[in-house]
Amino acid sequence: MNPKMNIHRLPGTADILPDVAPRWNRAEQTVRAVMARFGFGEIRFPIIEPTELFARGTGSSTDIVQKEMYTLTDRGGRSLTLRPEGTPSVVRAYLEENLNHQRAVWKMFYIGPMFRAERPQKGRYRQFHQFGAELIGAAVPESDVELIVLGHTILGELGLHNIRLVLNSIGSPQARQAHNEQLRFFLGRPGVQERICEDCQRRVQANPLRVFDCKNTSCLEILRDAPTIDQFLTGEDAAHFARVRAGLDRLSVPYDTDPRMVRGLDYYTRTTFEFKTDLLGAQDTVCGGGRYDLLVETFGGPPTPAVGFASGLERILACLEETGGCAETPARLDVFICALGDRAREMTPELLSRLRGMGLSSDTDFLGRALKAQLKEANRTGARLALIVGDDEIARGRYTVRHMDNGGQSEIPADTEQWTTGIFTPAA
RNA sequence: GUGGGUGUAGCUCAGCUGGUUAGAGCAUCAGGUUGUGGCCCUGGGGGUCAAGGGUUCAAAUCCCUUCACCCACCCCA
Repeated sequence: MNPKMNIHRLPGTADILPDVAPRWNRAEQTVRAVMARFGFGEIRFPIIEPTELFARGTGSSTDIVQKEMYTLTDRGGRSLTLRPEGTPSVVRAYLEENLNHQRAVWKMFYIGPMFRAERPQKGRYRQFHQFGAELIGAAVPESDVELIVLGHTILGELGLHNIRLVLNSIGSPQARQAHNEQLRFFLGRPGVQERICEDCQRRVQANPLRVFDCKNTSCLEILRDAPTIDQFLTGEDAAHFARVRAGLDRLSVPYDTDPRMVRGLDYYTRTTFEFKTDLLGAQDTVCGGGRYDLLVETFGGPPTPAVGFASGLERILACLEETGGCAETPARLDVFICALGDRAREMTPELLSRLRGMGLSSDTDFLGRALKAQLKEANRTGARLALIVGDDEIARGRYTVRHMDNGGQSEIPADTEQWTTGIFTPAA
Protein backbone atom coordinates (compact mmCIF):
# COMPACT_ATOMS: atom_id res chain seq x y z
CA MET A 1 0.00 0.00 0.00
CA ASN A 2 3.03 2.21 -0.12
CA PRO A 3 1.98 4.85 -2.68
CA LYS A 4 5.49 4.94 -4.11
CA MET A 5 5.30 1.20 -4.69
CA ASN A 6 3.47 0.97 -7.99
CA ILE A 7 4.14 -2.62 -8.90
CA HIS A 8 1.35 -4.79 -7.63
CA ARG A 9 0.44 -8.39 -7.30
CA LEU A 10 -1.69 -9.46 -10.26
CA PRO A 11 -5.42 -9.79 -9.54
CA GLY A 12 -6.31 -13.24 -8.36
CA THR A 13 -2.81 -14.05 -7.15
CA ALA A 14 -1.62 -14.14 -3.56
CA ASP A 15 1.48 -13.80 -1.44
CA ILE A 16 1.72 -16.62 1.07
CA LEU A 17 3.62 -15.11 3.98
CA PRO A 18 5.60 -16.88 6.71
CA ASP A 19 2.70 -16.77 9.14
CA VAL A 20 0.41 -18.82 6.90
CA ALA A 21 2.97 -20.85 4.93
CA PRO A 22 3.08 -23.49 7.70
CA ARG A 23 -0.60 -24.22 7.05
CA TRP A 24 0.18 -24.86 3.42
CA ASN A 25 3.08 -27.08 4.30
CA ARG A 26 1.03 -29.08 6.74
CA ALA A 27 -1.76 -29.57 4.20
CA GLU A 28 0.71 -30.63 1.52
CA GLN A 29 2.39 -33.05 3.88
CA THR A 30 -0.95 -34.63 4.68
CA VAL A 31 -1.76 -34.96 0.98
CA ARG A 32 1.61 -36.60 0.27
CA ALA A 33 1.31 -38.95 3.22
CA VAL A 34 -2.13 -40.24 2.25
CA MET A 35 -1.21 -40.48 -1.42
CA ALA A 36 1.77 -42.64 -0.46
CA ARG A 37 -0.42 -44.83 1.72
CA PHE A 38 -2.71 -45.42 -1.25
CA GLY A 39 0.20 -46.27 -3.51
CA PHE A 40 0.19 -43.10 -5.61
CA GLY A 41 3.56 -41.75 -6.73
CA GLU A 42 4.23 -38.08 -7.29
CA ILE A 43 4.57 -36.72 -10.80
CA ARG A 44 5.88 -33.24 -11.55
CA PHE A 45 5.21 -31.84 -14.97
CA PRO A 46 5.77 -28.44 -16.57
CA ILE A 47 3.71 -25.42 -15.62
CA ILE A 48 3.80 -24.34 -19.25
CA GLU A 49 2.67 -26.64 -22.05
CA PRO A 50 1.75 -26.45 -25.74
CA THR A 51 -1.69 -24.90 -26.11
CA GLU A 52 -2.91 -27.89 -28.15
CA LEU A 53 -2.53 -30.10 -25.08
CA PHE A 54 -5.44 -28.36 -23.39
CA ALA A 55 -7.38 -27.59 -26.55
CA ARG A 56 -7.53 -31.31 -27.25
CA GLY A 57 -7.33 -32.69 -23.72
CA THR A 58 -9.50 -30.39 -21.66
CA GLY A 59 -11.74 -29.90 -24.67
CA SER A 60 -12.26 -27.03 -27.07
CA SER A 61 -15.89 -26.57 -26.05
CA THR A 62 -15.08 -26.01 -22.37
CA ASP A 63 -15.06 -22.58 -20.76
CA ILE A 64 -11.53 -23.26 -19.61
CA VAL A 65 -10.25 -23.48 -23.15
CA GLN A 66 -12.58 -20.92 -24.68
CA LYS A 67 -12.00 -18.06 -22.30
CA GLU A 68 -9.88 -18.88 -19.29
CA MET A 69 -6.41 -19.80 -20.51
CA TYR A 70 -3.26 -17.75 -20.16
CA THR A 71 -1.89 -18.26 -23.63
CA LEU A 72 1.16 -16.60 -25.13
CA THR A 73 3.26 -16.92 -28.22
CA ASP A 74 6.95 -17.59 -27.78
CA ARG A 75 9.71 -16.24 -29.98
CA GLY A 76 9.50 -19.21 -32.28
CA GLY A 77 5.82 -18.54 -32.89
CA ARG A 78 4.64 -21.49 -30.81
CA SER A 79 1.47 -21.11 -28.79
CA LEU A 80 2.08 -21.89 -25.13
CA THR A 81 -0.34 -22.03 -22.22
CA LEU A 82 0.02 -21.88 -18.47
CA ARG A 83 -1.59 -25.08 -17.28
CA PRO A 84 -5.22 -24.60 -16.23
CA GLU A 85 -5.48 -28.17 -14.91
CA GLY A 86 -3.30 -31.23 -14.49
CA THR A 87 -4.97 -34.20 -16.14
CA PRO A 88 -3.94 -33.53 -19.76
CA SER A 89 -0.29 -33.18 -18.69
CA VAL A 90 -0.38 -36.44 -16.78
CA VAL A 91 -1.81 -38.22 -19.81
CA ARG A 92 0.71 -36.53 -22.07
CA ALA A 93 3.57 -37.67 -19.83
CA TYR A 94 2.07 -41.14 -19.60
CA LEU A 95 2.27 -41.50 -23.37
CA GLU A 96 5.42 -39.48 -23.95
CA GLU A 97 7.41 -41.45 -21.36
CA ASN A 98 5.93 -44.75 -22.59
CA LEU A 99 4.59 -45.58 -19.16
CA ASN A 100 2.00 -47.86 -20.73
CA HIS A 101 4.79 -50.21 -21.81
CA GLN A 102 6.24 -50.47 -18.34
CA ARG A 103 3.20 -51.28 -16.26
CA ALA A 104 -0.49 -51.86 -16.91
CA VAL A 105 -1.76 -49.57 -14.18
CA TRP A 106 -0.32 -46.28 -13.00
CA LYS A 107 -1.26 -44.35 -9.90
CA MET A 108 0.10 -40.83 -9.88
CA PHE A 109 -0.57 -37.62 -8.01
CA TYR A 110 0.49 -34.03 -8.45
CA ILE A 111 0.38 -30.87 -6.42
CA GLY A 112 1.04 -27.36 -7.60
CA PRO A 113 -0.21 -24.10 -9.10
CA MET A 114 -2.76 -23.86 -11.92
CA PHE A 115 -3.80 -20.77 -13.87
CA ARG A 116 -7.18 -19.64 -15.07
CA ALA A 117 -8.08 -16.16 -16.30
CA GLU A 118 -11.39 -15.91 -14.47
CA ARG A 119 -12.92 -13.12 -12.46
CA PRO A 120 -11.44 -13.64 -8.99
CA GLN A 121 -13.69 -14.06 -5.99
CA LYS A 122 -13.76 -16.06 -2.79
CA GLY A 123 -12.56 -19.57 -3.51
CA ARG A 124 -11.59 -18.68 -7.04
CA TYR A 125 -8.25 -17.27 -8.06
CA ARG A 126 -6.24 -16.83 -11.22
CA GLN A 127 -3.28 -18.65 -9.80
CA PHE A 128 -4.55 -21.34 -7.48
CA HIS A 129 -3.24 -24.62 -6.19
CA GLN A 130 -4.51 -28.08 -6.78
CA PHE A 131 -3.56 -31.56 -5.84
CA GLY A 132 -4.91 -34.32 -7.97
CA ALA A 133 -4.68 -38.05 -8.47
CA GLU A 134 -4.95 -40.13 -11.62
CA LEU A 135 -5.36 -43.88 -11.86
CA ILE A 136 -4.60 -44.83 -15.44
CA GLY A 137 -5.15 -48.25 -17.00
CA ALA A 138 -7.95 -49.67 -14.88
CA ALA A 139 -11.60 -49.99 -15.90
CA VAL A 140 -13.14 -51.89 -13.01
CA PRO A 141 -15.59 -50.06 -10.74
CA GLU A 142 -13.29 -50.75 -7.81
CA SER A 143 -10.79 -48.32 -9.28
CA ASP A 144 -13.44 -45.59 -9.16
CA VAL A 145 -14.04 -46.55 -5.55
CA GLU A 146 -10.31 -46.41 -4.85
CA LEU A 147 -10.15 -42.84 -6.10
CA ILE A 148 -13.24 -41.60 -4.36
CA VAL A 149 -12.07 -43.14 -1.11
CA LEU A 150 -8.68 -41.54 -1.63
CA GLY A 151 -10.28 -38.13 -1.97
CA HIS A 152 -12.54 -38.79 0.98
CA THR A 153 -9.62 -39.87 3.13
CA ILE A 154 -7.43 -36.91 2.25
CA LEU A 155 -10.19 -34.41 2.93
CA GLY A 156 -10.89 -36.10 6.22
CA GLU A 157 -7.27 -36.13 7.31
CA LEU A 158 -6.93 -32.50 6.34
CA GLY A 159 -9.59 -31.85 8.95
CA LEU A 160 -12.49 -31.23 6.60
CA HIS A 161 -15.74 -32.62 7.86
CA ASN A 162 -19.31 -31.84 6.87
CA ILE A 163 -18.51 -32.34 3.24
CA ARG A 164 -21.02 -33.98 0.97
CA LEU A 165 -20.09 -36.46 -1.72
CA VAL A 166 -22.26 -36.19 -4.81
CA LEU A 167 -22.12 -39.00 -7.36
CA ASN A 168 -23.35 -39.35 -10.89
CA SER A 169 -22.74 -41.40 -14.01
CA ILE A 170 -22.86 -39.63 -17.34
CA GLY A 171 -22.30 -42.77 -19.36
CA SER A 172 -20.87 -42.78 -22.84
CA PRO A 173 -20.79 -39.86 -25.28
CA GLN A 174 -23.63 -41.56 -27.15
CA ALA A 175 -25.79 -41.69 -24.05
CA ARG A 176 -25.09 -38.03 -23.39
CA GLN A 177 -25.97 -37.08 -26.92
CA ALA A 178 -29.27 -38.90 -26.73
CA HIS A 179 -30.00 -37.25 -23.41
CA ASN A 180 -29.12 -33.86 -24.84
CA GLU A 181 -31.52 -34.26 -27.71
CA GLN A 182 -34.35 -35.33 -25.42
CA LEU A 183 -33.64 -32.45 -23.10
CA ARG A 184 -33.72 -29.97 -25.98
CA PHE A 185 -36.99 -31.45 -27.10
CA PHE A 186 -38.40 -31.30 -23.59
CA LEU A 187 -37.44 -27.67 -23.08
CA GLY A 188 -38.37 -26.62 -26.59
CA ARG A 189 -41.97 -27.72 -26.37
CA PRO A 190 -44.51 -24.96 -26.75
CA GLY A 191 -45.76 -23.86 -23.37
CA VAL A 192 -42.42 -24.70 -21.77
CA GLN A 193 -40.04 -22.69 -23.87
CA GLU A 194 -41.72 -19.43 -22.86
CA ARG A 195 -41.72 -20.20 -19.14
CA ILE A 196 -38.00 -20.78 -18.62
CA CYS A 197 -35.70 -17.92 -17.73
CA GLU A 198 -33.51 -16.03 -20.21
CA ASP A 199 -30.38 -17.78 -19.03
CA CYS A 200 -31.98 -21.14 -19.62
CA GLN A 201 -33.22 -20.13 -23.07
CA ARG A 202 -29.61 -19.53 -23.91
CA ARG A 203 -28.47 -22.75 -22.22
CA VAL A 204 -30.84 -24.81 -24.31
CA GLN A 205 -28.87 -23.76 -27.35
CA ALA A 206 -25.35 -23.83 -25.90
CA ASN A 207 -25.39 -26.71 -23.42
CA PRO A 208 -28.79 -27.99 -22.31
CA LEU A 209 -27.32 -29.87 -19.36
CA ARG A 210 -26.56 -26.56 -17.72
CA VAL A 211 -30.22 -25.83 -17.10
CA PHE A 212 -29.92 -28.19 -14.17
CA ASP A 213 -27.74 -25.61 -12.43
CA CYS A 214 -30.46 -22.94 -12.63
CA LYS A 215 -31.74 -21.61 -9.31
CA ASN A 216 -34.82 -19.94 -10.75
CA THR A 217 -37.89 -21.43 -9.02
CA SER A 218 -40.10 -21.63 -12.08
CA CYS A 219 -37.30 -23.34 -13.99
CA LEU A 220 -36.85 -25.78 -11.14
CA GLU A 221 -40.55 -26.52 -11.29
CA ILE A 222 -40.36 -27.36 -14.97
CA LEU A 223 -37.16 -29.34 -14.62
CA ARG A 224 -38.64 -31.70 -12.07
CA ASP A 225 -39.99 -33.78 -14.93
CA ALA A 226 -37.10 -33.26 -17.32
CA PRO A 227 -35.30 -36.34 -18.65
CA THR A 228 -32.11 -37.10 -16.74
CA ILE A 229 -28.97 -38.89 -17.86
CA ASP A 230 -29.67 -42.03 -15.82
CA GLN A 231 -32.50 -42.87 -18.22
CA PHE A 232 -30.04 -43.09 -21.09
CA LEU A 233 -27.27 -45.20 -19.61
CA THR A 234 -26.52 -48.52 -21.26
CA GLY A 235 -26.79 -51.71 -19.25
CA GLU A 236 -23.05 -51.80 -18.81
CA ASP A 237 -22.89 -48.16 -17.74
CA ALA A 238 -25.62 -48.77 -15.19
CA ALA A 239 -23.96 -51.94 -13.91
CA HIS A 240 -20.67 -50.12 -13.52
CA PHE A 241 -22.33 -47.31 -11.60
CA ALA A 242 -24.21 -49.73 -9.36
CA ARG A 243 -20.99 -51.45 -8.47
CA VAL A 244 -19.26 -48.18 -7.64
CA ARG A 245 -22.10 -47.33 -5.28
CA ALA A 246 -22.02 -50.81 -3.76
CA GLY A 247 -18.30 -50.43 -3.15
CA LEU A 248 -18.83 -47.15 -1.32
CA ASP A 249 -21.69 -48.65 0.66
CA ARG A 250 -19.48 -51.47 1.88
CA LEU A 251 -16.98 -48.93 3.13
CA SER A 252 -19.73 -46.83 4.67
CA VAL A 253 -18.68 -43.82 2.66
CA PRO A 254 -21.82 -41.65 2.55
CA TYR A 255 -22.91 -40.08 -0.73
CA ASP A 256 -25.86 -38.70 -2.61
CA THR A 257 -26.51 -39.54 -6.21
CA ASP A 258 -27.60 -36.68 -8.43
CA PRO A 259 -28.40 -37.44 -12.07
CA ARG A 260 -28.38 -33.68 -12.64
CA MET A 261 -24.85 -33.05 -11.51
CA VAL A 262 -22.95 -31.56 -14.43
CA ARG A 263 -19.22 -31.24 -14.77
CA GLY A 264 -17.61 -28.71 -17.07
CA LEU A 265 -14.92 -30.82 -18.68
CA ASP A 266 -15.38 -32.68 -21.94
CA TYR A 267 -13.45 -35.81 -21.21
CA TYR A 268 -15.54 -37.43 -18.50
CA THR A 269 -17.30 -40.75 -19.09
CA ARG A 270 -19.39 -42.77 -16.67
CA THR A 271 -18.61 -41.92 -13.04
CA THR A 272 -18.36 -38.27 -12.00
CA PHE A 273 -18.20 -36.98 -8.44
CA GLU A 274 -17.81 -33.86 -6.38
CA PHE A 275 -17.09 -33.21 -2.74
CA LYS A 276 -19.05 -30.15 -1.69
CA THR A 277 -19.10 -27.92 1.36
CA ASP A 278 -21.62 -25.36 2.53
CA LEU A 279 -18.96 -23.10 4.04
CA LEU A 280 -17.79 -21.35 0.92
CA GLY A 281 -20.82 -19.82 -0.80
CA ALA A 282 -20.98 -20.19 -4.54
CA GLN A 283 -17.60 -21.90 -4.94
CA ASP A 284 -18.62 -24.94 -2.98
CA THR A 285 -16.78 -27.73 -4.75
CA VAL A 286 -13.68 -28.68 -2.85
CA CYS A 287 -12.77 -31.69 -4.94
CA GLY A 288 -14.11 -32.96 -8.25
CA GLY A 289 -13.36 -35.70 -10.70
CA GLY A 290 -14.48 -38.68 -12.64
CA ARG A 291 -13.69 -41.33 -15.15
CA TYR A 292 -12.14 -40.42 -18.49
CA ASP A 293 -11.93 -43.61 -20.52
CA LEU A 294 -11.41 -41.93 -23.89
CA LEU A 295 -8.81 -39.28 -23.14
CA VAL A 296 -5.69 -41.36 -23.70
CA GLU A 297 -6.99 -42.30 -27.12
CA THR A 298 -7.63 -38.70 -28.11
CA PHE A 299 -3.87 -38.18 -27.77
CA GLY A 300 -3.19 -41.12 -30.03
CA GLY A 301 -2.58 -43.66 -27.31
CA PRO A 302 -4.09 -47.15 -27.07
CA PRO A 303 -7.57 -47.50 -25.56
CA THR A 304 -6.87 -46.89 -21.88
CA PRO A 305 -9.46 -46.41 -19.16
CA ALA A 306 -8.68 -43.97 -16.36
CA VAL A 307 -10.14 -42.12 -13.35
CA GLY A 308 -8.97 -38.99 -11.61
CA PHE A 309 -9.81 -36.05 -9.43
CA ALA A 310 -8.48 -32.62 -8.58
CA SER A 311 -8.89 -30.63 -5.41
CA GLY A 312 -8.35 -26.97 -4.62
CA LEU A 313 -6.02 -26.13 -1.75
CA GLU A 314 -7.24 -22.55 -1.32
CA ARG A 315 -10.80 -23.75 -0.87
CA ILE A 316 -9.75 -26.42 1.58
CA LEU A 317 -7.73 -23.95 3.63
CA ALA A 318 -10.62 -21.48 3.54
CA CYS A 319 -12.94 -24.15 4.93
CA LEU A 320 -10.50 -24.97 7.69
CA GLU A 321 -10.30 -21.31 8.56
CA GLU A 322 -14.10 -21.10 8.74
CA THR A 323 -14.29 -23.97 11.17
CA GLY A 324 -11.24 -22.88 13.12
CA GLY A 325 -9.76 -26.23 12.30
CA CYS A 326 -6.27 -24.87 11.66
CA ALA A 327 -5.13 -23.90 15.14
CA GLU A 328 -1.77 -22.23 14.90
CA THR A 329 1.11 -23.65 16.84
CA PRO A 330 3.69 -20.91 16.46
CA ALA A 331 7.20 -22.22 15.98
CA ARG A 332 9.34 -21.69 19.08
CA LEU A 333 12.95 -20.72 19.00
CA ASP A 334 15.32 -22.60 21.29
CA VAL A 335 17.75 -19.80 22.06
CA PHE A 336 17.78 -16.06 21.48
CA ILE A 337 21.13 -14.39 21.99
CA CYS A 338 21.08 -10.97 23.63
CA ALA A 339 24.43 -9.37 22.87
CA LEU A 340 25.48 -6.26 24.77
CA GLY A 341 28.30 -4.17 23.41
CA ASP A 342 30.61 -4.47 20.45
CA ARG A 343 32.72 -7.36 21.69
CA ALA A 344 29.68 -9.50 22.42
CA ARG A 345 28.03 -8.63 19.12
CA GLU A 346 31.20 -9.56 17.29
CA MET A 347 31.02 -13.01 18.84
CA THR A 348 27.37 -13.75 18.07
CA PRO A 349 27.94 -15.33 14.64
CA GLU A 350 30.16 -18.00 16.21
CA LEU A 351 27.77 -18.56 19.08
CA LEU A 352 24.86 -18.91 16.69
CA SER A 353 26.80 -21.31 14.51
CA ARG A 354 27.69 -23.44 17.49
CA LEU A 355 24.07 -23.59 18.67
CA ARG A 356 22.78 -24.34 15.20
CA GLY A 357 25.47 -26.95 14.76
CA MET A 358 24.06 -28.60 17.87
CA GLY A 359 20.68 -28.66 16.17
CA LEU A 360 19.20 -25.82 18.21
CA SER A 361 17.20 -23.10 16.52
CA SER A 362 18.64 -19.74 17.44
CA ASP A 363 18.56 -16.09 16.52
CA THR A 364 19.79 -12.73 17.72
CA ASP A 365 19.11 -9.01 17.52
CA PHE A 366 20.59 -7.26 14.51
CA LEU A 367 19.72 -3.72 15.48
CA GLY A 368 22.21 -3.16 18.31
CA ARG A 369 19.36 -2.49 20.68
CA ALA A 370 19.26 -2.32 24.46
CA LEU A 371 18.87 -5.50 26.50
CA LYS A 372 15.27 -4.63 27.24
CA ALA A 373 14.37 -4.47 23.58
CA GLN A 374 16.31 -7.65 22.89
CA LEU A 375 14.45 -9.57 25.58
CA LYS A 376 11.23 -8.25 24.19
CA GLU A 377 12.25 -9.60 20.82
CA ALA A 378 13.19 -12.91 22.44
CA ASN A 379 9.74 -13.01 23.96
CA ARG A 380 8.11 -12.28 20.63
CA THR A 381 9.97 -15.06 18.87
CA GLY A 382 8.78 -17.47 21.53
CA ALA A 383 12.34 -18.30 22.56
CA ARG A 384 12.60 -20.79 25.39
CA LEU A 385 15.93 -19.38 26.49
CA ALA A 386 17.70 -16.06 26.23
CA LEU A 387 21.48 -16.23 26.23
CA ILE A 388 22.77 -12.96 27.64
CA VAL A 389 26.29 -12.06 26.61
CA GLY A 390 27.69 -8.77 27.92
CA ASP A 391 30.99 -7.39 29.17
CA ASP A 392 30.34 -8.80 32.64
CA GLU A 393 29.81 -12.28 31.26
CA ILE A 394 32.85 -12.09 29.01
CA ALA A 395 35.03 -10.93 31.90
CA ARG A 396 33.72 -13.73 34.11
CA GLY A 397 33.95 -16.38 31.40
CA ARG A 398 30.36 -17.37 32.10
CA TYR A 399 27.24 -16.40 30.15
CA THR A 400 23.81 -15.83 31.62
CA VAL A 401 20.93 -18.03 30.54
CA ARG A 402 17.44 -16.71 31.19
CA HIS A 403 14.49 -19.10 31.13
CA MET A 404 11.80 -17.15 29.35
CA ASP A 405 8.93 -19.21 30.68
CA ASN A 406 9.57 -18.58 34.37
CA GLY A 407 12.18 -15.82 34.51
CA GLY A 408 14.74 -17.97 36.28
CA GLN A 409 18.39 -17.44 35.39
CA SER A 410 21.52 -19.59 35.49
CA GLU A 411 25.01 -19.51 34.06
CA ILE A 412 26.88 -21.58 31.53
CA PRO A 413 30.55 -21.64 30.60
CA ALA A 414 31.64 -19.22 27.90
CA ASP A 415 33.74 -21.97 26.35
CA THR A 416 31.53 -23.33 23.57
CA GLU A 417 33.48 -26.59 23.59
CA GLN A 418 31.85 -27.38 26.88
CA TRP A 419 28.33 -26.79 25.58
CA THR A 420 25.91 -29.68 25.38
CA THR A 421 22.28 -29.64 24.31
CA GLY A 422 21.42 -30.50 27.91
CA ILE A 423 22.40 -27.10 29.24
CA PHE A 424 20.05 -25.46 26.76
CA THR A 425 17.10 -27.64 27.64
CA PRO A 426 14.90 -25.83 30.11
CA ALA A 427 13.44 -27.95 32.87
CA ALA A 428 9.96 -29.00 31.89
C1' G B 1 -17.18 -11.03 -19.78
C1' U B 2 -22.10 -9.01 -17.05
C1' G B 3 -24.66 -6.95 -12.63
C1' G B 4 -24.44 -5.10 -7.37
C1' G B 5 -21.44 -3.55 -3.09
C1' U B 6 -16.93 -1.73 -0.83
C1' G B 7 -12.01 1.06 -0.65
C1' U B 8 -9.89 6.08 5.77
C1' A B 9 -2.72 4.43 9.78
C1' G B 10 0.86 -2.05 9.20
C1' C B 11 -4.24 -4.60 10.94
C1' U B 12 -9.67 -4.02 12.46
C1' C B 13 -12.68 -0.01 11.94
C1' A B 14 -15.26 5.28 13.59
C1' G B 15 -15.85 9.92 10.97
C1' C B 16 -24.12 11.96 10.91
C1' U B 17 -27.16 15.15 5.64
C1' G B 18 -19.66 18.60 2.56
C1' G B 19 -17.33 23.05 7.32
C1' U B 20 -11.05 24.50 11.22
C1' U B 21 -4.73 20.98 12.35
C1' A B 22 -8.67 13.21 10.10
C1' G B 23 -9.69 9.70 15.02
C1' A B 24 -9.89 4.93 18.19
C1' G B 25 -8.25 -0.03 19.43
C1' C B 26 -4.38 -3.35 18.24
C1' A B 27 0.62 -3.41 16.31
C1' U B 28 5.30 -0.61 16.29
C1' C B 29 9.21 2.55 18.67
C1' A B 30 10.91 5.18 23.07
C1' G B 31 10.66 6.37 28.31
C1' G B 32 9.06 4.83 33.38
C1' U B 33 13.89 0.30 35.22
C1' U B 34 22.01 3.99 32.92
C1' G B 35 21.95 -4.85 31.86
C1' U B 36 16.27 -7.98 32.26
C1' G B 37 10.63 -9.78 28.32
C1' G B 38 5.28 -10.92 29.16
C1' C B 39 1.15 -6.89 32.94
C1' C B 40 0.62 -1.58 33.75
C1' C B 41 1.46 3.88 32.89
C1' U B 42 3.31 7.97 29.65
C1' G B 43 4.80 9.71 25.05
C1' G B 44 6.39 9.35 19.75
C1' G B 45 6.36 7.91 14.64
C1' G B 46 3.18 6.46 10.88
C1' G B 47 -2.42 8.76 6.37
C1' U B 48 -1.25 12.81 -1.01
C1' C B 49 -8.70 9.37 3.32
C1' A B 50 -7.22 3.56 -3.38
C1' A B 51 -5.52 6.64 -7.94
C1' G B 52 -6.78 10.51 -11.46
C1' G B 53 -10.18 14.27 -12.87
C1' G B 54 -14.57 17.41 -11.79
C1' U B 55 -18.44 20.42 -8.78
C1' U B 56 -17.88 23.99 -4.58
C1' C B 57 -15.84 29.64 -0.84
C1' A B 58 -14.80 24.65 1.26
C1' A B 59 -14.44 17.43 -0.45
C1' A B 60 -12.56 11.55 3.35
C1' U B 61 -17.85 13.11 2.54
C1' C B 62 -21.09 14.89 -3.90
C1' C B 63 -20.16 13.45 -9.47
C1' C B 64 -17.13 10.87 -13.40
C1' U B 65 -13.12 7.52 -14.84
C1' U B 66 -9.55 3.85 -13.61
C1' C B 67 -7.69 0.17 -10.30
C1' A B 68 -8.28 -3.34 -6.37
C1' C B 69 -11.26 -6.30 -3.20
C1' C B 70 -16.11 -8.65 -1.90
C1' C B 71 -20.93 -10.89 -3.56
C1' A B 72 -23.91 -12.88 -7.50
C1' C B 73 -24.20 -14.58 -12.79
C1' C B 74 -21.15 -17.72 -15.93
C1' C B 75 -18.04 -21.77 -14.77
C1' C B 76 -14.93 -24.56 -11.90
C1' A B 77 -10.88 -26.52 -7.71
